[in-house]
Amino acid sequence: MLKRETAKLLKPMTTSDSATVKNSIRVRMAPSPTGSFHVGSARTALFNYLFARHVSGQFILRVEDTDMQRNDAAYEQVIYEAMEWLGLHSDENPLSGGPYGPYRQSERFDLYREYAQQLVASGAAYPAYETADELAAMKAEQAANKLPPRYNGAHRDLTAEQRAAFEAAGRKAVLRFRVPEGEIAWDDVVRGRVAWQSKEIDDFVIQKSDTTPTYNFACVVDDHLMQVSDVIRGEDGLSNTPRQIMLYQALGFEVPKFAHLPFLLGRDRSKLSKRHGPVSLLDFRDQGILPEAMFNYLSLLGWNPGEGETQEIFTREELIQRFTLENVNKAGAIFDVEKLHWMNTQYLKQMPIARFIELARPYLLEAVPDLQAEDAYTQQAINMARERIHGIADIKDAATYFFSDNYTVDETGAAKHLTNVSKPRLEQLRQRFEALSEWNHDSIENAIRTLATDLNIKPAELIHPVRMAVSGRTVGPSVFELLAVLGRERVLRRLSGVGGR
RNA sequence: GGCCCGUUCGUCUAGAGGCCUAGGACAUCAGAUUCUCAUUCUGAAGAUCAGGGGUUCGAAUCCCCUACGGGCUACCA
Repeated sequence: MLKRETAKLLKPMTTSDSATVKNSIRVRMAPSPTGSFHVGSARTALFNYLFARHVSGQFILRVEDTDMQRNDAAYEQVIYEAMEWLGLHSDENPLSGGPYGPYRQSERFDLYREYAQQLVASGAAYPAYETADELAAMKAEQAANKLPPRYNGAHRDLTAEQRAAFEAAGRKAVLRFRVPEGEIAWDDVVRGRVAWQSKEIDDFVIQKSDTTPTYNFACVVDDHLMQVSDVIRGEDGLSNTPRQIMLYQALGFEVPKFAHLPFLLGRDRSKLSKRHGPVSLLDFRDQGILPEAMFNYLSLLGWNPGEGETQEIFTREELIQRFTLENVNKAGAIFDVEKLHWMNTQYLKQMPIARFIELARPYLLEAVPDLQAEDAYTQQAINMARERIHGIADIKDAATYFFSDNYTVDETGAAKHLTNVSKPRLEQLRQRFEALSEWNHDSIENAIRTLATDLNIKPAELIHPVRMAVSGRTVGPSVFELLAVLGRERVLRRLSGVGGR
């Protein structure tokens, strides 16, 4: 209901109106460097990016590395590499900095301690001295009695003397948030109104015993300090939201807008994970998926332009122009590699040949060390070869024979097409090619068809052996075009070589 | 277990009470073109809108219940 009204209210907004909100919209992507960069994270980052660019706001990258156990500096690089590859440029981040830095949580510990102390001072938070064992025992007992596992609030109202006693005994305290009674509700931009009873939530930890913050706490402090206006994140953030809202309120911060994105799912409809196959963004790059194809594909998972639009291929600019949170779906979407591949080929086919060669170069270089990218021959050859590949990595196999005589030969195909019957015919064809005054598609076709007529055989009986002889394979471009592009010299040489096989 | 979120062709989705005999795309199948493969084009099949109850003259669309799926329930993020 509210969603609809919001959409209507936003519609009549003029350019000058949106210029007014400019700069006040700030969103952030906050990954933690604990491994590879998941496509699900990429999709979340993408929606943040699209939203920010659409409203001319700021897109921030913040690294959430508060878990000293699991973090690794090398993983932070993975984040940058992945974001860079997808073309998700952030306005503020740990590397280039910005007005609200630092952008790495491990460099902001003092800040969190300060705010945590503020909550203790106001009575909104308190130290709790239970040991891990005591907590475990408490949970076990609750489980035995079929009660929900929840902190029982034992240290909620310790006296100063009791606290001093624990301290004297050498116990370290965590800081727990004193959850107030009542209902917490918000209007989620993608889900509508979501409400929670605070009695469902126990007094959660905001500062660990080593004085570092927990996720929920650091997140709130940072989002506020970094002036984040719209929190766009995965739906696993849904159940954290009431905790965070209580924190915003206790701290006296303004509560941002929340938008919870549906998950990316695996084939079995559970949250997409390694079990489902490669899920790291960079894995797809390594498989030859183009960043623009991934960008396009991901944008359509859980979002669509609406209004009956049937277009599927969009440029980055079109996506930025059309993206709105109102059109984000609520239900999770299965990550379907088949469609990704289809989209990839769309981009592969229509991209400028120069760019294609640039992307293909690393694969080609393995077989063709002296590749000349600007060469007209190279461009023609690659252009022809790319017609039938599905991933850029396939180009090596599909194009090597254009440049080198040292290509792999399909032996099964050779046995079939290069026989004692066809070899003499190929020699005759070679002679006719040699005698041709012009070397082009039509003259070649004419020569082949004429010879076929003279020999009283079907053209196909020449065509297949020729392709085999000059490319080493049974499939590929039209033979006439293929020969024309390869050039007479190369063709004659390879036809001569056939006799020796 | 408790709480929260979700449910339209196999998959991604359109759908904002009558335009829905539910539209598009991927995948599938068939045909056309053809020297192969790929492309391209044409066509087919595929969803009683999770199920049940309401509200309404009329429901995929609004309400309720059920089922199923997912998430959260850490001194992880």
